[in-house]
Amino acid sequence: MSVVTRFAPSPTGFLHIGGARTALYNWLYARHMGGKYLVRIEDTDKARSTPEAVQAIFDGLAWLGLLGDEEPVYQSAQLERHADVAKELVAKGRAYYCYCTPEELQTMREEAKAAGKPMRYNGMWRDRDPSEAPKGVDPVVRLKAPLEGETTLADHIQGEVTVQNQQLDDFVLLRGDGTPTYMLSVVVDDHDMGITHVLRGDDHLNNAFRQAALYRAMDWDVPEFGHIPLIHGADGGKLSKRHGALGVDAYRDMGYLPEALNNYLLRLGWGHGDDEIISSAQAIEWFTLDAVGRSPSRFDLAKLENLNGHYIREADDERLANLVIAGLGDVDEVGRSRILKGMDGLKQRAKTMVELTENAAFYAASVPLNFTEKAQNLLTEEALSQLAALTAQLEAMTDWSEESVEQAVRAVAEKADVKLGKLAQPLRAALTGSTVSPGIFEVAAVLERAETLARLKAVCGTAQ
RNA sequence: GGCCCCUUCGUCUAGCGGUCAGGACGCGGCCCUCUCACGGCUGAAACACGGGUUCGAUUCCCGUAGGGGUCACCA
Repeated sequence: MSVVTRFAPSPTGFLHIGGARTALYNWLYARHMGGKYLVRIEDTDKARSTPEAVQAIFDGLAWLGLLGDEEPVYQSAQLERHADVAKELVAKGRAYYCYCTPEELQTMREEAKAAGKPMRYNGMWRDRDPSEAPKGVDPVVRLKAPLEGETTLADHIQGEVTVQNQQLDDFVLLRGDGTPTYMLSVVVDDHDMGITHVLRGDDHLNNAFRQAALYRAMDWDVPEFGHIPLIHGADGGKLSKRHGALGVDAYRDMGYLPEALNNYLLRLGWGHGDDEIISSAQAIEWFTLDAVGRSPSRFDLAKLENLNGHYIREADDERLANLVIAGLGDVDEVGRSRILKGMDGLKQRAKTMVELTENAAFYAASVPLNFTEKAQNLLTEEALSQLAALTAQLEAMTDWSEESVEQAVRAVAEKADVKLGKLAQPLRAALTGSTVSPGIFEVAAVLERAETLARLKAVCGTAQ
């Protein structure tokens, strides 16, 4: 039987970073096994799910390249089907109506807690005749869960996990208003969608046992499970806003490339020998569930950043230039072409797209430039007189290239008997407004003769 | 609290009875160098603790401690 996996987020406003990893693992596993990967939106909680939130999930998945292989399934569209399953179970005597009031349940819980016992529904309606039902109470449907024995699940990530059936109570399938609970919906949908492998966060590990009981009550095959340990914040606690960001959209805004985030997420909780930089194709070939770690991992922004720098360096210049130009806003034709031409030098020194965009801005600027304080400090009287000499030298040149500019600069430095750096730094300040930039001869070549001279004259002029 | 899961450098991890415990990020030093990066070399840095099993435990078993998850008519 061919593998079918699914990613089933509930729309809470954005694609959670942990959810993104779950989606990635589901996607990779399906690809590795030559199976299918589906997406289902768990939108049964109407209060919390909005069209915008659903769209945000799709945007995030699309950005990472993790949309499903088929049209997404909306859980809310299957409500009747879910309810029918519950009724079928009642008809078969495997589920029953429970007329307990919320108050009764509340005291039940309190008593259990006071007695130090597990807080479970006590099954008081399990075998009671419906004729005893009180009036005016809308009953819920509960599953007749096994009372004794134990359930063992061979989890693909956690290994064999066994739970005593006494721990599992008769959980609610259908609410008093006739709507299905999550527990019912997931099982029915996973079955109907033909899901063979349920890979999800290990916060669902306990649920898996309840769900297994439901599958059995319906005489359905229980799918394979794989529960992935959660991602924690840098301090080991629960991942929260304090650690930076929860939504993948925030990482996009901070200037991370999707391939970098995917690579980072892949390695967070999964390993393949000493490999760190792993392409998508390679990941598909290597990804197996038994290599997924069983302990929770911490999110480390520094490592993501390093990876991002790598992928920026690898990225296509035109793609990068377009992103930079979009980030800059108003850029004219000349600026655009300079940014594209200078991209190779630019991308060597940026860790995020935000940084790359900032560093590229000087190519799109025009005189007079804005100078950083350090750059301004470099433009001393002495430096300016040397720049003036350089300007004369450059003006006399007929051939303009990175090499010819370098020759000229070196010649001027030699003549003035100063080290190259002594002249190159002021030149950098004059051409870029900063003390940090790509190689300065490259910058001059990209800027071309007229703009280079204009920027040089602009600073020499201010000194006079 | 009950139940379940986890524990190798600060972080992500390799290891699957015998290794100088490896790699990556980050951090320090050196080199390269027109700045900053990149790159190269190099240094510091880990088997939570206590019992077993074994000729031998990071590795297998049991405890302890610590961390996490879960106990709804939420998903």
